[in-house]
Amino acid sequence: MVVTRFAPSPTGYLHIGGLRTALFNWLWARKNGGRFILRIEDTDLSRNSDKAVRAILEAFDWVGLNYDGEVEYQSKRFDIYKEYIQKLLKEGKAYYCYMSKEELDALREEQQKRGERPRYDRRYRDFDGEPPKGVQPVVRIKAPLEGDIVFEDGIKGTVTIRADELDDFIIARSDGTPTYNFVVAVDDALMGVTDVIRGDDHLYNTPKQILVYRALGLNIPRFYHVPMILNESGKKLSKRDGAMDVMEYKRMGYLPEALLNFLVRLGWSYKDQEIFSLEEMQKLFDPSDINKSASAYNLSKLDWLNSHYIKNTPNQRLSELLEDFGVYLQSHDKKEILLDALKERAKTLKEMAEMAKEILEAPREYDEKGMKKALKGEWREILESFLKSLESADPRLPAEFHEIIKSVVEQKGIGFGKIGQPLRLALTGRLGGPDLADIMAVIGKEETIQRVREFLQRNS
RNA sequence: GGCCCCAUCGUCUAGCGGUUAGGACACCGCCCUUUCACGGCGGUGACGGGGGUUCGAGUCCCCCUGGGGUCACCA
Repeated sequence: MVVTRFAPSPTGYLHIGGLRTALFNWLWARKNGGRFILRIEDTDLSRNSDKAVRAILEAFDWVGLNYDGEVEYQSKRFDIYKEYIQKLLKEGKAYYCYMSKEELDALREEQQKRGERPRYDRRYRDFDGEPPKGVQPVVRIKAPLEGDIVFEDGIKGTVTIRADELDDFIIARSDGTPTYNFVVAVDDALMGVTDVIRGDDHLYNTPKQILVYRALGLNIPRFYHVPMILNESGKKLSKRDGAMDVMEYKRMGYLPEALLNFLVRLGWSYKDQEIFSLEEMQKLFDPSDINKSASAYNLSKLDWLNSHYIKNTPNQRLSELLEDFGVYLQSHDKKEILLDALKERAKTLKEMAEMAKEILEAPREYDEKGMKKALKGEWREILESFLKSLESADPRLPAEFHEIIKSVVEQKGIGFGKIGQPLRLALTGRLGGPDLADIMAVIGKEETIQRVREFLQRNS
């Protein structure tokens, strides 16, 4: 049984790096028919926020990642941690340290001045005298004094850390609350986690956690340390890069399947394949195929994926999604024509909504450059004769509107562009956009006539 | 700074001693077309540098350079 977990600390929104890590864990668990646990790492009571937890859950919900069982909160498990800390204390594998924060800071400063690596000097490791009065001690674990900590990382390979790089790190603060490296190991073991896939900024926590596993006699999971995601200029991702919040992608009009597809290909690949459904990802993903080097994201690839998924999304779902962007098509009788025309050329839902509005709403102004380009020669006569033909017919379908344009073209002996360009300006105010016949079918005969008349009037 | 990790087109990547170094995004050109897109075809473009090992290195080793991570009573 494979058990994975995603264990964010609730200090802000879920960002795309976190989402990718979650996705990797989720895929691996699902692929193996295992369990995927969501655990909130909130042992530092002063930094938690419910809002952050809700933001994470909201993002999970949006992209469709589900987790097994209830969300685990470490803040609710302090009794368990306390028990294990007592156990280590009793067995002499951990000890109370009465050094105050101030003393520690002073020591560190001194060490740094001497050009040494700042570290705790283990002064209370074998202390058996009278503890100083009025000091609430922390609990430190006894790290080995010599030798190496070695573990096999599924991505990085064999990782060796010399014991003298490790401190007797703190496992319980002076207020009694346990610290990260301790609770992570305890929880991963107690929850039966078999595979830990996480950012490689945790690589150095791993030997510390291994010390905890060993001291407690718990099973050590397999580790996969995933390289970071860099911003578009190859630098570390920071809040300044914008669009860090996963939900921001929803607001920008990206489909969750596009985002997931984009993220899964950051650091992982399968042959030359670019498009992966969730099912394909599950079938093909293996964390040991993840790259060793960091990868920078580029939005244009996301755009491409998004437009691909938009093209392949049923119109019903598109029209539902478009409502978030202020376009309501559910009861529009020509919505199929409109959606079919738009989904071919939109990169995002937001863009699609804007294009829809351009068609659905009469233009308030006409593109100047377009006017210069298109309003040449006989354009007025052409539009007038188009109006005449249109008024005497009763077109409903795009093909029928097309016939009318065609009749004018033939009657006048002109090219399609001679009528198409001015007509475009009259209908939508600009030169780009879907097929004219589609546009006219969507807005209907009367609205078409009205817009052309308005156009002629305003440009007389 | 100490310790550690990483290094193929601008970007994401394939490559696991012998390849004209492949694909994708982006970019450019052509075709399609009433326009803008889509689509099709084609093109520009990479093994960071230096030493080895080998008959033969993008692939293995070392050094340099560059990037990153980490050194908390944060997670």
